[in-house]
Amino acid sequence: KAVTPSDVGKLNRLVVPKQHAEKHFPPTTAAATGSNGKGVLLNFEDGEGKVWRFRYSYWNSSQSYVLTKGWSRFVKETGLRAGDTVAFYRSAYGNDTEDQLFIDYKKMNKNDGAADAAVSDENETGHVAVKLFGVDIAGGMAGSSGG
Amino acid sequence: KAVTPSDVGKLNRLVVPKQHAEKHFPPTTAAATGSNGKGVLLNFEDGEGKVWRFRYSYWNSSQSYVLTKGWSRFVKETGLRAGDTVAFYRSAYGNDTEDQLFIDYKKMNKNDGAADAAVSDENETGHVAVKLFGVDIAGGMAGSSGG
DNA sequence: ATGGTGACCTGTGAA
DNA sequence: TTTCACAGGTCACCA
Repeated sequence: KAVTPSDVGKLNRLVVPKQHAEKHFPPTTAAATGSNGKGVLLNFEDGEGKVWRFRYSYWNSSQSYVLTKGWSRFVKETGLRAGDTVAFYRSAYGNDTEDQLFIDYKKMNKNDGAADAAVSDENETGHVAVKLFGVDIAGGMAGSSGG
Repeated sequence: KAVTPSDVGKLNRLVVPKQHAEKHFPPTTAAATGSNGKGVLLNFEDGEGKVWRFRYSYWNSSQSYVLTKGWSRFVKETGLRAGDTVAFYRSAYGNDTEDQLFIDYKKMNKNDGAADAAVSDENETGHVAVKLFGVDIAGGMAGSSGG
């Protein structure tokens, strides 16, 4: 997904496009999450092996799937800005709860004032190691072209 | 405590300074409250003999002790505003659960539009009758000078 | 639908 | 630098 200003702003949440959420993300129902409707905590590994934990839940009020807790930290530490892209992948070999999850991002803007992310001469990405899995579960959520 | 804008605003809660909460307030643990972590209901008597009941609990997420239910009513009826002070006292003659609790407040601002509180020529307070107990368990939480 | 309440979350400043 | 308190928020539930 190409992130919106709101996705990287003060709202501290990323809206996950509904169709992708319902196709590829773990369910957020009470039955699936174990009795409450508070969503689930998901661990995503980035290309550097760093694990990002986000709360993933459904907001009835806006009929939207969102990543909330943990997201603002991701934005800050990666220096993500509006127009940049994020993509999510999963290993897809077991059932949802056992799948390994991955996150990738690509910064479209140069001269970013990212917190501490390494900035290369090229457009910066969160690495594309996950592509080695050959899965494109989240296909369409973001461009998947590597560097 | 000198109350903050948030303490008297729409959040309907008072943050009890942690150090004082842990020293002088009843414990909020599951063992003490009887199995749930929903906090406890405490009755505080003011200088007029009026009893104010507040829910007192611990918020894990912010690592804070708070008074929630009942607090907004107290704010409304006393006309408490940011900068005013509230103080809590307890009789301290038995164990925590048997102690009698008191609340006192002092309004630092004149010309308040309090709901129905009597306004004197002096700074208004919630009376200082509790001082007759001679205890200052909450010493340091607020000035204890009477009017 | 709406407001009150409860639990959860985060940025920021200070220790 | 890291931790911590907390002021200022959010959303979900329930009556």
